[in-house]
Amino acid sequence: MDAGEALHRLAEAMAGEICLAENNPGAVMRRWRERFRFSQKGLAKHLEVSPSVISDYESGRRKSPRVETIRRFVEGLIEMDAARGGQVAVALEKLIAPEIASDAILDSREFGVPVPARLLVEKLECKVLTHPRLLDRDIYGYTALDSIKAIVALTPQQLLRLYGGTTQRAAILTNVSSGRSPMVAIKASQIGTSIAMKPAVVILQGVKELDPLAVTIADSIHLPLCVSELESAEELIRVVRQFSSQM
Amino acid sequence: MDAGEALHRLAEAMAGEICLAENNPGAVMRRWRERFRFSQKGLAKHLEVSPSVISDYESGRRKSPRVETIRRFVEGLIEMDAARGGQVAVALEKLIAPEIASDAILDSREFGVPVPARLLVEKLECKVLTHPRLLDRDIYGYTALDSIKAIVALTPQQLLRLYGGTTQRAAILTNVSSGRSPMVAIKASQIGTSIAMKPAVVILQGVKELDPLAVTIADSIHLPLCVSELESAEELIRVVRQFSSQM
DNA sequence: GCTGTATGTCGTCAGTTGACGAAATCGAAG
DNA sequence: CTTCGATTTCGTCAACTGACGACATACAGC
Repeated sequence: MDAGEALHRLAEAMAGEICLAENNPGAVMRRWRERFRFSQKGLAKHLEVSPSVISDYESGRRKSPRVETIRRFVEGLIEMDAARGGQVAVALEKLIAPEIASDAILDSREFGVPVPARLLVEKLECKVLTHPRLLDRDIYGYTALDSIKAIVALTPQQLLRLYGGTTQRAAILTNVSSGRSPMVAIKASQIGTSIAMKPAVVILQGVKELDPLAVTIADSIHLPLCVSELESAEELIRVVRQFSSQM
Repeated sequence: MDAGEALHRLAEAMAGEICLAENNPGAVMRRWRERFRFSQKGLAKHLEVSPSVISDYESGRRKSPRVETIRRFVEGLIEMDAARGGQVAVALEKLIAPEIASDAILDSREFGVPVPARLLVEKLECKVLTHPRLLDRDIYGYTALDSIKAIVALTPQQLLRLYGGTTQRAAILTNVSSGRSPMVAIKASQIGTSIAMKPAVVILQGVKELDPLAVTIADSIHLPLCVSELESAEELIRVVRQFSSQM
């Protein structure tokens, strides 16, 4: 499950590199095949095509393969590697950074100008639970996440990077149940860093029953915690987009 | 330049996701266009095609677009965004993790079984400069980097992750001039972490004039430092591959 | 209701890719 | 030098994409 996620990201990184290759996807395809140390023949057999097909791609006779082709090529390499123990993929996974599962990101934008956090908070019809005075600070953008998808799809490290990497921005979390786990993650991301890396404000949406611990944590790390009263995530996104367009 | 690097990685992440989409690249293309908040019409104008073309892709009439198409699509979005200030791309760059410039990776593999580091070191005809006794420890794989490409193409953070993230593995660095900067990077990656995250052994190749500081650092962090006497990076790769096949 | 604007649907045709297999080439091991 | 495997080159044809434009929907605001 988790291993599958990492492999999937490796596959995406490979495919992305092939697609964006200057004007020669074939050269990049070749590099990957050789890195996995398979012969054209071996790969061709696995893909159930003739070896000349692989050669035609790599030599550039087909200047612009279809994504279906790229996909089979990339997955073929990973499958064959897995069949012999996954020695190459496992080693590469460590080097290809995990991309954050992009479908957990609902919206994300820079304003371009500093905006008092209070404006956004009011626009989203929020109740402010902690540190209201800190809402006078400026923010420069926002990141809206589907917190369910984020929790399911992301590794703990990614979660930390996500929550901790958004200084001077608003973190907007939808589909929140109790608000506990996001606050724990943010708190955890502070450990070991001298400078506080945390969002300027956290806005929760869809809260059913707020966990008191979430409030306690927010209070202790001097983080304004707000709960939006907007009903749906969709509506929230609509409003925040409208807001950012006016900036 | 550096901003361009980040944008390029964002583009690769987008392209990779589109390519690997279950069986519907169009749906992912749409998600990205909407995330950038452009209309089909606006994007079509920028790409100098008719709007129906965009619709045909997104609706899936073209089940498997060519990489050329994906590339223009992705780069078009990023260009248009840049023209209005780059508000979306800048925000997304922070969330899409940097992929390590993959052409800096020469080779990387897991053995599958523990192997005493000494075996590898001997196979590569190395002089051992520090902590020879630690070569009795087992390693589980190796990562070979072109250190010039790595330094040029990678961000400091990536470098740290690369050197620091390879515990219980051998780090093989080719095209080394003095050996100083890699050792500095490894030393730096230790700061702030309680557990020592470092390669089990560092093997340098192509050293012209070894910097004494490199030896001092290796000595101080209890890291076996070796210099291979193999002439070329290519030969080294060949030997290490042969070695790993026998494991 | 009316009027845009944004998007979806579809027939069409030129141009490319997907794939094969046969023949040529290259390289390392005998 | 011979042999064997891996790779390259190339002609061919079916299948598909690239792109257009005309037309149909859908949905906002007046």
